[in-house]
Amino acid sequence: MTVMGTARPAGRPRSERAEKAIVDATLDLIGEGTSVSELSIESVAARAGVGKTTIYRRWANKEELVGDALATLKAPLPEIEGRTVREDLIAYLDVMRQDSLTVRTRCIMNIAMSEPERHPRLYERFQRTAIEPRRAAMRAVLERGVATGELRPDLDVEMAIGMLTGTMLWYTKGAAHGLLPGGVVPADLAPRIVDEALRGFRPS
Amino acid sequence: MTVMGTARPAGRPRSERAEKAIVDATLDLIGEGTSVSELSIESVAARAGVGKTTIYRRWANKEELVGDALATLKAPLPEIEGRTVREDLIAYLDVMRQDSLTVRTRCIMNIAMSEPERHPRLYERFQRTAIEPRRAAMRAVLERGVATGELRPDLDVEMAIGMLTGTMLWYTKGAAHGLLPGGVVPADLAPRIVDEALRGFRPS
DNA sequence: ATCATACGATACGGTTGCGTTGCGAAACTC
DNA sequence: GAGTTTCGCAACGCAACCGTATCGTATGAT
Repeated sequence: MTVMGTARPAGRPRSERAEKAIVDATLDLIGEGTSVSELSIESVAARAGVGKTTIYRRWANKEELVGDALATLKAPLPEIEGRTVREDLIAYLDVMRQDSLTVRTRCIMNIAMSEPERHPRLYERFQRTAIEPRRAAMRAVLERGVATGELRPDLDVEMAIGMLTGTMLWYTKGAAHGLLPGGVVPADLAPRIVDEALRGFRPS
Repeated sequence: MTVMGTARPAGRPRSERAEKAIVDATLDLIGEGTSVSELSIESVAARAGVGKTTIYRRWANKEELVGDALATLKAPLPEIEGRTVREDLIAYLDVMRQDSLTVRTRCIMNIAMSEPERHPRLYERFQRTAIEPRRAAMRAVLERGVATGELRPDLDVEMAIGMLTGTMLWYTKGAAHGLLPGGVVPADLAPRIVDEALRGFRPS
């Protein structure tokens, strides 16, 4: 008899190795610039060294596979709790900058962000698991700054988030495609953005 | 004999009506959310009420067709030359906000901006004809402000552009997909962004 | 009238990917 | 060992779309 209360179903158990290979292959292909619509189950199977059957046994369609794959990238969300608001904001923005340096992260971001109308549930899910936590963390830092008097009491926190994040995104997006003078995101971009923004965020 | 120096080639001339119908159909389909990779010549032909031959006679491939189609949307770039820097910036940002309200413009922007790695020439072309002129206009306003003393002499103009534009894009992108509290871009967003940003741009 | 070209329509062979099925081997329970 | 399920693999019929070719017709110049 089985020790576990929930009896393991008879037969050969599903291979965790195969499952991981499938998810990895999916992320790899997306990371190489394949859009969701271009991504084919066959290419995933080939890349993963797996039969199509093994994929269809676990996921009903492409969208669910991609959804699960992207969900495994739960933002590590570095535990930042520095001293000043400035330092914390710089730390968060610099995570974005570093992320933008890896092609894989950039492509995945691109996919997850750029096709919301075509894959609304996918977009929503990624937003919830990856974006919103980071936004909340930044919001907490800003609200703490307002509470301590480091920032203006009437600061529009949501807009402040938008200014910081939007500016960094503008740069990373532009630099990735040769719009910036140097063609690369400057290493000191995070502190520059934060310092420029804080100039208006501080009490007058 | 022909009056014109450049003799018109013999035979039936190409139909301008067909050409316009093809370009319109292309823009319509893209505006409805079809990505460039998903867009098929056959669907364009069907939508335009035109034979595939008529398309292939003018464009060698999909990319050139899309390129020409997008190029017909040469940004009108409103002639703004208000009085204060604040008013001019608000006017420019509000153009962005209004653009984001139409589904068609939003989809086209999405396509043109989101697939640079897959269609680099397309992206570069759209960037040159549509984005860069607007950026230059905003840069001129900011530099004028620096010259008149309305803005800080040491203002990083490029970053200022990034902050203004990036913040607006952040909002329009977020609002389009239900991330914002109200789900819509506030009508007074442009002045709010500009006022928040100018707080740091002005001389201290 | 004649000639040249473009027109829309239709069909073609070729490619890609879909989602399904059948196969023999492997893995695990009882 | 018997029974069950998953494995990778190959093949299937189906659909979409590619780019080309071939129709008969339409539209112009000479």
